[in-house]
Amino acid sequence: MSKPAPSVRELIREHYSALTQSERKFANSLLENYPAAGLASITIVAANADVSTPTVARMVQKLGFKGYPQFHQALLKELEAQVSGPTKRRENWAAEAPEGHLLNRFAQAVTDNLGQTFSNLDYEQFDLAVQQLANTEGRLFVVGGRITRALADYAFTHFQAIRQRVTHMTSSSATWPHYVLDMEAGDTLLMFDVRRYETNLQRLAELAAERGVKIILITDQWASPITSVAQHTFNCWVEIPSAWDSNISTMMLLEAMIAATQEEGWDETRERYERLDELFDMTRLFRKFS
Amino acid sequence: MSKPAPSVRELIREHYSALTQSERKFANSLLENYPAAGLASITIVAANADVSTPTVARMVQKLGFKGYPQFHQALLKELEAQVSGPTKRRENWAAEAPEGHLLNRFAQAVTDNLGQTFSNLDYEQFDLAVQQLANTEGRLFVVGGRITRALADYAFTHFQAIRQRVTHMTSSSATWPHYVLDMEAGDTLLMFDVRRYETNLQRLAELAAERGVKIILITDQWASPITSVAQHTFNCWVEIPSAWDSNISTMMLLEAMIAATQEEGWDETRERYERLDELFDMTRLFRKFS
DNA sequence: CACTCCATGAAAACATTTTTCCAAACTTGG
DNA sequence: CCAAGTTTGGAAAAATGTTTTCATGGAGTG
Repeated sequence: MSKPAPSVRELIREHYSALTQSERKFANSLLENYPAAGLASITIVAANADVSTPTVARMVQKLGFKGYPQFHQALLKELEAQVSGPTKRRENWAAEAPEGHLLNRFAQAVTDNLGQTFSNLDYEQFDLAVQQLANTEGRLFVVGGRITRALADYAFTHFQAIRQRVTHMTSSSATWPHYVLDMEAGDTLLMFDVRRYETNLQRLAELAAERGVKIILITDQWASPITSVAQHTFNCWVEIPSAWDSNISTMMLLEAMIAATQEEGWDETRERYERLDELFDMTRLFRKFS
Repeated sequence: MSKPAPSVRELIREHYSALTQSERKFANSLLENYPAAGLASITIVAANADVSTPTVARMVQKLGFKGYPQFHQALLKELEAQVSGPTKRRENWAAEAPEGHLLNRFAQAVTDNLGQTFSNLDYEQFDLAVQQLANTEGRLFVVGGRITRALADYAFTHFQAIRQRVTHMTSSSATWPHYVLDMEAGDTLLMFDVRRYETNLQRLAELAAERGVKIILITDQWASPITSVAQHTFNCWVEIPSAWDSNISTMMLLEAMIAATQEEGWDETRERYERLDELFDMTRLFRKFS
């Protein structure tokens, strides 16, 4: 062979945009359980993905196979090569990137960080913090530092969809005193502070704490000094082989909190989501006619 | 099941003495290339082992299967279980949270997404995209949608530290035409577009593409329509049990790109980092601490 | 040497899978 | 709101796979 014969995975990726909805349904089902989900008969495989047999048949032809048997055979060859190949049992992840490629090193570091973060997470504190975030009696303020501003922004966008009375404190610290002036006991302040810790944020935290605001702090494994005035502190592991720190575990914790908060007050939230959707649809309509 | 269902390997070992010569021939062929050599049709499998189909049929019955299809299915189940093995490593995580706690469900979904994203990543395209991002001959524009704005912001913050001539196009699409006016062939546009895909972004992409700008698109598994005009497209798996989509895998891909870009031009970057550090120290806005 | 036993595969009978065709359901653009 | 174009799955037709039957021939035995 002159060409190294692309894997079925690659073929799917390559043709994904040309696939129809049902075909993608099958493609996803296959990728989720690869390659086992493609090694049974077309009937079974189709039933597992909850699509019809013709759909699968059409799709494998789009991928360039003459028919399902050829597709089946290609998967089998891959499996064979994988098992008997020089690399005995490669990790499922990043299987295609060469050994030592940055992607592999990066993936390793990230998985470690996520694992560390999770196993150091106190789920009771998590639940308490979520209750606090879901409590709409007080207002919710969100703020981040130089790097974590983006996370604060992300948090704001989502919390705004979930609940009312959310404020994103811009990272320009000059305006913070105005916000503090508004804060009352019972309000919540969600803060992000990773190294290098910012004195501004600490001052802000102290002022807010004095006013009886409950502070939820998301920081790194070395813990920002804000810990001392925060109600709930969560540490995220952030080290990667790089000059800067990774915020993936931070992001994960944040998303988990958003998901939990949403679940906490689902009835209220659902209504907000539906209204929001309608509004977006309306703006789309405007655009259509312009 | 009360019985742990013995593997086909075990069954062969157990019944080996009862097998005839030709049957052993097939058994050995299977064990040599396990389980792939047993996952094709009985005809092919028999031909590969250089025995007749009835031999194989008789043998699988001796092993206790009703027929070849049942044998095939058993092998498939084993394969499936084997593959989902490594994912189970997550069980070490969040061991303290109760079964079914949101944290556990969330962790599962996130790990799946990261795994999917990684294994569908084309590392050659990744390397090419990184080269493009590290190329300071042209300018680098960054833009995101309603939700991904935060990611674009994060990207901007980091790329600004790494290289010169980086622009964050604010999410207010009214100002985009001004940016497009400035774009030239050789410039790079890093776009984030996850569902629901935004028509504004698509228009922007089309305009930029017309001007010869290279577009790097980070999207979800269903692929934004921008794909068609983008130089490099990367798909991130984003589904979580929730009303919204997770952007952790998106963030991971982004960070990986940042890390790789930084490595690409490290000499230049290091100097920038040092100068940046000095500047922060001078403003005393940030307290130095490791 | 003749007889029996039984492993073996060719081929027929049977079962299932795969493909093709078509009509219904859905989308999209005017 | 309609019409043209897609997408989708049901069902029949074609192809393939699986099982059974049975004839052959080799190994062991009296």
